[in-house]
Amino acid sequence: MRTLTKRVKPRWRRRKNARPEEILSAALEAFADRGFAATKLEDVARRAGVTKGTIYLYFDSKEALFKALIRETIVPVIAQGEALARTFVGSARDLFERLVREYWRLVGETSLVNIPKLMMAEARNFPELARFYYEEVVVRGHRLMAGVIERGIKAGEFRPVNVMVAAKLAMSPLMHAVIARKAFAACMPEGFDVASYLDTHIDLYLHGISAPSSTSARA
Amino acid sequence: MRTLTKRVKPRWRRRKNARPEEILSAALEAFADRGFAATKLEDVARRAGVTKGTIYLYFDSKEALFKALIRETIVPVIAQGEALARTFVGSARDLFERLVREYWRLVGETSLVNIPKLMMAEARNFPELARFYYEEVVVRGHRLMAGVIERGIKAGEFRPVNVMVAAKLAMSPLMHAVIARKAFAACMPEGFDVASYLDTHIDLYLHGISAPSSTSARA
Amino acid sequence: MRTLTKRVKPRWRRRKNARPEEILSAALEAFADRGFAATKLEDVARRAGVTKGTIYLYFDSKEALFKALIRETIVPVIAQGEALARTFVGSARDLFERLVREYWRLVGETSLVNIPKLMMAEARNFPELARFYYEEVVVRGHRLMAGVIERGIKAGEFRPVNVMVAAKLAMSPLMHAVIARKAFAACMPEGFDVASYLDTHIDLYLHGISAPSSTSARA
Amino acid sequence: MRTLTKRVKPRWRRRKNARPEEILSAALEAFADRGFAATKLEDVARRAGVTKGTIYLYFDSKEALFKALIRETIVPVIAQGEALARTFVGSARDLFERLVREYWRLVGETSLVNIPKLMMAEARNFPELARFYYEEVVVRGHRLMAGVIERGIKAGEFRPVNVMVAAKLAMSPLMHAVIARKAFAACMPEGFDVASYLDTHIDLYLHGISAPSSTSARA
DNA sequence: GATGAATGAGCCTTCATTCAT
DNA sequence: CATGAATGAAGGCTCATTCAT
Repeated sequence: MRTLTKRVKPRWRRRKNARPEEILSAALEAFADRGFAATKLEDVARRAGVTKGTIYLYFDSKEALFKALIRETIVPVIAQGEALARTFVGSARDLFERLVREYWRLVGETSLVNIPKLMMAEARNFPELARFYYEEVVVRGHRLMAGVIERGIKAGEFRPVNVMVAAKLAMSPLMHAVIARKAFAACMPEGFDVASYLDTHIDLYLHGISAPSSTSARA
Repeated sequence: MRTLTKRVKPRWRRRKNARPEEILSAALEAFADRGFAATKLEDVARRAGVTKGTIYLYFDSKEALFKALIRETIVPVIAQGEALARTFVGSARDLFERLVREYWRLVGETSLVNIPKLMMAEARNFPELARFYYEEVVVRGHRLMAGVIERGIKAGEFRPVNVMVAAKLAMSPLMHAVIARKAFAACMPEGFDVASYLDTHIDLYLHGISAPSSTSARA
Repeated sequence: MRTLTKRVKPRWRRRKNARPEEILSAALEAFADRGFAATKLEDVARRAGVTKGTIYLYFDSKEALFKALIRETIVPVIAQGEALARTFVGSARDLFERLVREYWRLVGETSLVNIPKLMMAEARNFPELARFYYEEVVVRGHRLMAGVIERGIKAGEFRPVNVMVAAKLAMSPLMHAVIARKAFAACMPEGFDVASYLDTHIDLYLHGISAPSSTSARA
Repeated sequence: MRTLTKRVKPRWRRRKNARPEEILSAALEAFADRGFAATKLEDVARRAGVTKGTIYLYFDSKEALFKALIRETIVPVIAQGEALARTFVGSARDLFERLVREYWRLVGETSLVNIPKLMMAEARNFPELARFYYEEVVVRGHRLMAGVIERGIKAGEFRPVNVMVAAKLAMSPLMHAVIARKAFAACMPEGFDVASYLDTHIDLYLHGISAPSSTSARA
């Protein structure tokens, strides 16, 4: 193949518009694998198919790259969840299930899965970024879930509980699974049975929060 | 020499005084704050009140220090939990509550709290250590909790559920709280309301898993 | 093509437009400000209103640009001084004054003022260039001034002195003023009183070199 | 020699007290040779007989090293000149000659000779340092010389002149010689005839400034 | 001819590790 | 035992240079 052209492997191809995304994506993988400090920009560059210098055309520093990564990749997911809750028609219990599964679909099964782990690990090294993430992701996520629970309580579906705490408890198994599954992937040859995990969480949680009179969760 | 003891090659050379423990303790703080790669041995040394060189009298390398830290500090906690479960007399529900609260007391409120976070963050960089931790801490912890749940099911207290998954779900809110609380401490001026969190988890979880006929959890 | 001209390999490729001159001019400013090594071609390009790549259309390298700069810009000044001396009619004393003032007008008050400073600073890094500059500028300049002094001695205007040394001493206050004024411009809010400096130099020097019988310099 | 010891070339020798001076001295040579930006710390280190890392035990950065170099090495010379002038007994003319020769002995013939050249070249890159140097070296130097001239005028030895300007003119041939001699050393196989240069400067200058009635300078 | 995205060698700087004291 | 001066490999970042457009 390529018999008519002598030229092979041009040193580079002009990709100005696509570059930042490619680099961010590579950075996400690399940082998630090794953490911020242990990641070499050389690694990021290689994964992105460019050289070290190119990264500096788009980001001021390793730190700036990290910050851009967090800021630009995760917020949209929250917004999507909020939109879903706003437009959802149905019981709180169904919305709860929907949100849980959606979170897994959008975060747990995409490369975004790495962001929470990364943020937890590096929060102390990037205080302002941690604050941003906490406000724009964590708190918004909890508020979103709290809204659902409140809806359920008002509708008589759910028992009265401390809604913010209950919201955290609804999310924390997801968060933790996301993190642990990545961290210990190599230690679980059997894999992580996501389906059972989600099903059981939804089942136990809805059973736990349902008002006594309410029909049993998951018919 | 050393004719009477079978122990050879201790993980670190013991001295009469407490140096190694002081260093491990300092290392735990430092690593937890910044992560493994971003922590300077100088920091560890300063926190321990010694100089960099001294660390090398007791540990072969930064990596060895990290490994010793994980290995030496966390396993005893699991053993303690196992002992508690073995000797506990009472309902599965009470044992569940007891274990949850004990975990928080022994891990969540001591400096051990940092180990899980640290291990999650560094698992990919220390595969053998991750395997050790996963087997000796994670799996044992899950098995411990699974035993409790099985006990409850057998006793008719709990609904029949996938016990290993249910065990993970019992622990994950604790794990996540431990990690997130540390990571975002600076972002939560109001603090983290541990009491509500634990109470609500226990309440929801026991409600969720209790067999229909069983009396409601927490009178 | 090019059959009628013997010249091959011009120092830089000429175009109809003024690009090369603009670049040289920008380079002079930039190099003078920060020195050769500390100057970025990006700076030169910006000052010249082009992009980095364009510079390479006219100059082979940063070094070639620097060399062209020195070679192209300073030699003409010397030639002008030599011409002046050749055609001057009048006393050696008047010619001396004329040359001093002319040097200041042509070098001290134009952007050429930067060349000597630059050359001094970079001589060790560009030995061949230094040799060229030394021969074509320094030595020629000294010879020019030495001729004037010799003329004065022969005419009985000046005392017999070591003419080459005296020539250096005639120039050195000018050279030094040119360099120091640039370097410490920001430190002299009062400015540098050129008029007094030149007047006093001429006065002292002519007083110093005049033959005893000669009428006092500067009536 | 050294037949009884197997050990050769210890990796290093503890020199804490001597190190900073050794490094400064090496830095002076290196910077003087190539300028600040073109000098590699590796060079400085090699000249000082240490490795790159060692420099950072004593200086925060390349820039800090440069600043320390200027600040710590040149000021004492000025102070020495001032002391000389204060205690000198004799004519202004003799003091002038003494100061000129002393300057050459202390600066022109030691490694300090490089400082003025270096400072001129880098002044624009280190504005605060340039200010410091200008105030503490240049201005103080001029004031010192101005005092001598004033003394001569008051004593009737010298003609009335603008003393500050005359002071600059007294120094500038020295400054320039110091700089040019270094820069063009390789271009002057014949060398630079310091003796003639100084003698002639003193002769011309004193002739130039002497009051008419005063006996001719340099019998 | 001009552009500017991309390259990659090179340098400053850091820090785990060593070892003379 | 403990120290801390010194090391040197490694990595972030810069910038002269190239070349597809």
